[in-house]
Amino acid sequence: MTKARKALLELLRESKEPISASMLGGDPSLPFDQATIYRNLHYLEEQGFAESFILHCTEHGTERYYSYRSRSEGVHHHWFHCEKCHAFIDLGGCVYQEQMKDWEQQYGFTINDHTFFLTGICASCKSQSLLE
Amino acid sequence: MTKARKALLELLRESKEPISASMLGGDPSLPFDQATIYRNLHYLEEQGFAESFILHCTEHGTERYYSYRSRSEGVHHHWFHCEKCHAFIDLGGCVYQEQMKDWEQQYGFTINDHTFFLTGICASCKSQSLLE
DNA sequence: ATAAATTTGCAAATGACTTGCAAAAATTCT
DNA sequence: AGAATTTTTGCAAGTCATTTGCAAATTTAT
Repeated sequence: MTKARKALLELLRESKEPISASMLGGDPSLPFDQATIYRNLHYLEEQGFAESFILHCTEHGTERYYSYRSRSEGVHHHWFHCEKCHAFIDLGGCVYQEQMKDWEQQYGFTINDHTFFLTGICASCKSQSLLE
Repeated sequence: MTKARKALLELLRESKEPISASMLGGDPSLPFDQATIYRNLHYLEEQGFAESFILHCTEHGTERYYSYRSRSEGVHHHWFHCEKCHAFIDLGGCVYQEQMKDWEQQYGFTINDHTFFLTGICASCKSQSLLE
């Protein structure tokens, strides 16, 4: 494991919410070239240490967001993303495993991955906007 | 409604699966500039005639895929995408409305949109690869 | 430690999508 | 219908996240 990878993994593990490459690149504890960041995010995901999804929001544009994933307990989480304050709210571990199995049976395909997330306005931004 | 919009809407309505801007732009029945295609896809989605999601696949890269949506019956569909042959398989209308309501109650946020899709290898590509 | 393999930084390249602007088409007004 | 006004289009250049070639630097294997 190289310095860059350790540092990246550490940041992902600490983070309470998914982070994009640009946010990671801006972090002082990651003084690496963007190419290195991107390459290592791929590496970590490939190795099962991280997972990601692409999200578009009006303000931040389209970016891939990464989060830490323990290689042993492999339950990934789903998220709500607030378009106003950009916070992510953890909706808990994925509960669609059963449904996936059913679909695989029904259609005969093999699912490699699935993407699920919500976007909208979070509770605190809603109350905030009432005060304006 | 301009020619471009009518033609676009027609193609979307005919299509059995979500289509990307580049695929639409390549269609002979849409002899319009790519800027026009993009602008009108935005327009149609804004008006509720279309809906979209961003999907990344190894071979085709990251693109937004659009599909027709009737403005009256507003139930959108979810899809499985085959990474091998690029076909989309319709999983039927969204059945998560209840779950969404629950989450809105539980977390206090307002959901504007949600994204859900599966990726993997379809049945026919699986059997195909057995013959190689 | 020394050689072999992998990773990094830099800079340029990609590719999807966007934008400014003047001409062309659609809509509104009379 | 015909002129005036608004909207849309094509073209070309621009963005922006992400990728890639290559030589130097760091790891890993021996």
